[in-house]
Amino acid sequence: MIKIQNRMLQKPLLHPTTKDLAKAAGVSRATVDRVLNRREGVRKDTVDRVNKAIEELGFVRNVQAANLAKSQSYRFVFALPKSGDQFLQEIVAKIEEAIDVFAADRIWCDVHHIDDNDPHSISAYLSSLTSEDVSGVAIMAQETPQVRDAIIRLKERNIAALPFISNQAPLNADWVGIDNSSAGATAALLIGQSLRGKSGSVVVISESMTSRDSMERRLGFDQEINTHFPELSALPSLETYGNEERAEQILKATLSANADIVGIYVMSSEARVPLQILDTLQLPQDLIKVAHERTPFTENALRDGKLDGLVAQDAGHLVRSAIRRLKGIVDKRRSAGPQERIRIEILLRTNL
Amino acid sequence: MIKIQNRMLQKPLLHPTTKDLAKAAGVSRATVDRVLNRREGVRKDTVDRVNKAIEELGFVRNVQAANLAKSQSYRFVFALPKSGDQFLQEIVAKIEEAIDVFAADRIWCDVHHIDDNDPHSISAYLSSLTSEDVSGVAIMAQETPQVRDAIIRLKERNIAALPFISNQAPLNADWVGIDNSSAGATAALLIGQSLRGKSGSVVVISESMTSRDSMERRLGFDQEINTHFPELSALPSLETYGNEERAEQILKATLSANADIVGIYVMSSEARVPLQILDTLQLPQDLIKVAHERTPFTENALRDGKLDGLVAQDAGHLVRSAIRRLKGIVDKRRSAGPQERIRIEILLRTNL
DNA sequence: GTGCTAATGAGACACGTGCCTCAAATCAAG
DNA sequence: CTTGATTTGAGGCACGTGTCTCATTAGCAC
Repeated sequence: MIKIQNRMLQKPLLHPTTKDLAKAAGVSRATVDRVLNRREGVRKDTVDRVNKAIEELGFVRNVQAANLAKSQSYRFVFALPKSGDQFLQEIVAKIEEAIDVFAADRIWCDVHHIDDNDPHSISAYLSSLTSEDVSGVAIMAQETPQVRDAIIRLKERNIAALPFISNQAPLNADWVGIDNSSAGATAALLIGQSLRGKSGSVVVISESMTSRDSMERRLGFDQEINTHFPELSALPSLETYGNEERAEQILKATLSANADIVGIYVMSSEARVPLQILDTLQLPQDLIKVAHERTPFTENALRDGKLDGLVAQDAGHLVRSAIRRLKGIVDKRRSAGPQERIRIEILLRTNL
Repeated sequence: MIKIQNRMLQKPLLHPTTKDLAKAAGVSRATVDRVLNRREGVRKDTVDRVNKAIEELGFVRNVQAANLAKSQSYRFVFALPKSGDQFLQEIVAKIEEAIDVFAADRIWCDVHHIDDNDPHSISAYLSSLTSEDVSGVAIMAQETPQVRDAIIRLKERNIAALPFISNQAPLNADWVGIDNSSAGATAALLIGQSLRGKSGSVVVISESMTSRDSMERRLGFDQEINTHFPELSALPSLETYGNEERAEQILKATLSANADIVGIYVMSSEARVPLQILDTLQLPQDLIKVAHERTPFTENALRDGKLDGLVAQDAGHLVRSAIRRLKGIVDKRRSAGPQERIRIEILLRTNL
């Protein structure tokens, strides 16, 4: 912590510069620069002397001046799927908001939509990027070998790559998104807690179970149900494949086949279609319904009591966090403070 | 949104400078400077010409260079209460984390503890600040006339002032913290939902009901209970005055006087003492307990099942948001994008 | 000592903006 | 037209750092 009292000391030097550093270490500014920017050809004890001076003076490099000198600026791209509904729209909207806010920091963002049905198209796009054009990419895409390779190659070309919302798990701890297993568990807890001992079965609706995100959510959901709510049983996942008719069909079938349904978990990020279908069906009033992500639709559903809880990740925070993280990677900040973890939000009627 | 295609246009000028602006507007750099910094003595049509050029070129002032030129740096103080328990400690810890992170942006933070029992001491402290020493203050203090006046005087002296966590309500819409009425309502909803129709009364424990924050929480809590959970009745607030013995006394008395207690709401930000006392008493197992704020203690209580839910505001976000907001005020950014609203977090066992 | 290499110093220029001074141009009123 | 005020231009210096070049020094082996 910087104390105001420091000003009273002998050599206060509120903001020491490289010049002060040079004087204190008894070297020239050129050498200070060599140490600061880890250039070759400096004897170890000289390096130590400079580092000691840095410590003692509490020198902090003026990044603004440094960026100015390097005329550094950042150009980031969000690579997002082409298809998608309201959640994706929220993300895009937040990116556009962020563009204005971050412009002051010389950060420029762009959105690029990739055909998520074609694994080749994304890797082709990523391969086309030059470090001249782009300093970093936030990638929202399902985990495939192609994408993994493309990400590795991006890094080789000195372009920051950051899995975004959709995790590329074992590849990198560095990503922005929530822990989907906990998210699933949270949905389960919400349902279980609201049912308070009532027994029955719970419907789980998903778009597809092939993605890592879906599997993790399902895993977390089941584990929580099995461990803490033995009176509930989770039915096999219904996969809609993004097809509205199919969704209606399988939902109707499941509901009529199971008379003891007490809860519904809409697991996919895009909840509008399943919820709209559910709305047309005749369901018991006290059914507990939980979905993911805050969108205009789910928000209204929550307000109207058509939904009991939402497990969400804040779109604005996701976007801003991704941008800051990308900047951190480019700046090679090691100790950029705590990783700004994206929290799993629980949204009820009262805390919208 | 900035499109990459712009590069292909006639005059791409990725990052136009004031020089480019001058050329485009057909004026000198001096005039551009006069317009940008709203100095006197420029004819209106000249101003318009420059502004038009700004629009057309998409000029964004390089704040880094500007700050460098002004050798601008920011010195913020967090004025926090002296007394306090784990929540306050969390805040202080997050401030210390933030100090490292924001140092790169020439932002220096300090913590100053004020005697919260003496309304004069805080106003005395605030009055002692000079715009030389300090560019902004985040103030966590109960709303009193003295504090209100001190804040107004701070602004007159060109020091940014920002109510922090504790709101100074009608004075200023600009503050950092949660909507306490919604926070209270959320606690009520959590309790009500988990009780699912069970009837009985709910104990409300507070440190003191004199602060605006407490009153708002209580109001929100009651409203939610009355509107949506008529089977529950909220008992009058128990005020501990931060006194452990008194707390134990009144808690025991209330618990023995009311046999139908089904829930407990610890309303104060510091939940440790009340919860520890509750732990020593013999309470029914299925009592629902909800408290505020995430601290090491409440976190463990949640994990151990000694607590069913937490209504919290993220300490790290509070701090970072306050710093960014203060910077925004100093920079006189009007359109700093959306106000980064502090969300009311619901924490359950699964989303810690 | 000589010669060679590695290490260091001295200095200059650039980055984009703020802020200053002084001169020149423009304008309005008489 | 002149006069005086208002508006604009030209230019320079500063901010702190990065990145060159070239000269100088220190250290080492022989």
